Amino acid sequence: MPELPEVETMCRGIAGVVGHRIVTCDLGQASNSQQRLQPISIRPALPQLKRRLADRQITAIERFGKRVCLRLDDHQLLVFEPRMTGLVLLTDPPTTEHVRFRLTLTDGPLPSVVFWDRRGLGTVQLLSTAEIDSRLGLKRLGPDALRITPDELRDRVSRTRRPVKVALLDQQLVAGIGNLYAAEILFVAGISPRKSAARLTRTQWQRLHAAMLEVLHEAIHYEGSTLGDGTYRNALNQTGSYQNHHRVYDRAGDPCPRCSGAIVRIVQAQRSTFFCKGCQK
DNA sequence: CCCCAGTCCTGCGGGC
DNA sequence: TGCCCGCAGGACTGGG
Repeated sequence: MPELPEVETMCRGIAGVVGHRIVTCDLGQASNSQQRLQPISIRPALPQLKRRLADRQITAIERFGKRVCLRLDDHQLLVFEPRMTGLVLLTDPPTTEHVRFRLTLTDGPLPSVVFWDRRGLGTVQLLSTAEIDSRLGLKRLGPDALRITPDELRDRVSRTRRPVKVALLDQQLVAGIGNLYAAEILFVAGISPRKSAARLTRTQWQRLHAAMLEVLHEAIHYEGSTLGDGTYRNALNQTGSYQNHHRVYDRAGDPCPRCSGAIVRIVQAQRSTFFCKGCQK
């Protein structure tokens, strides 16, 4: 499930498309054929999308939380939101039937950008400058987890009395953290995922901020986590390797790397949480 | 305002 | 061997 480190890796992987011009775009085979796969959410509809993308030049790649964004020369923003199983690729996708959207570029070494999504929960959106603020502005999406200051993190996340692990998943408070990295960050910070976000001490906020940067940068270094289902890949369809460095995520029953006690799994807000009762208070 | 439960979707694995 | 069901969870919606 692409979170900040995986999406950052995708963005870096497609940096080479900057300067290229868009020729056209198309839906994947599955979306317009007799296959049983449901089409994913793409806005606006294809005819308008083609008109607004034709001949536009890509000027930058930007990441907004867990979204991969292509900035265009007229300041529109093409937004890929991978959600659970989406990938942004410059190469042949894992399977042809799950290609959802293809952006054809001017000729060169990188002829197209492919959005592939097995489960189809992902979205593709072209936003006008007016829409960018309402869809990706601070009311929708909090400060990025790599840019937020320690004070900002405390001010925003301590607003809620929900468990701190659940609060870290709220993209309006801080953007980019998902279920996997919330668990890893709280383990490194030594904070129980069940503790109310409103009840963390000043020292704990400092540890949480430091752990957040440490874990996210470390995961970016290893190009993200490719879990057991093997779905996540970078722009060249290569796996990440941070899963080999996970301390608690999906390790229920394994010994804690710090105290050797058993890692436990609980459910919070209908999602799995993994932690060490001995090391996280 | 705050928070929870339900919804979307496909592929996989457990149980029988 | 095959079928059914539950589960995975990011973002959003509806309602208490």
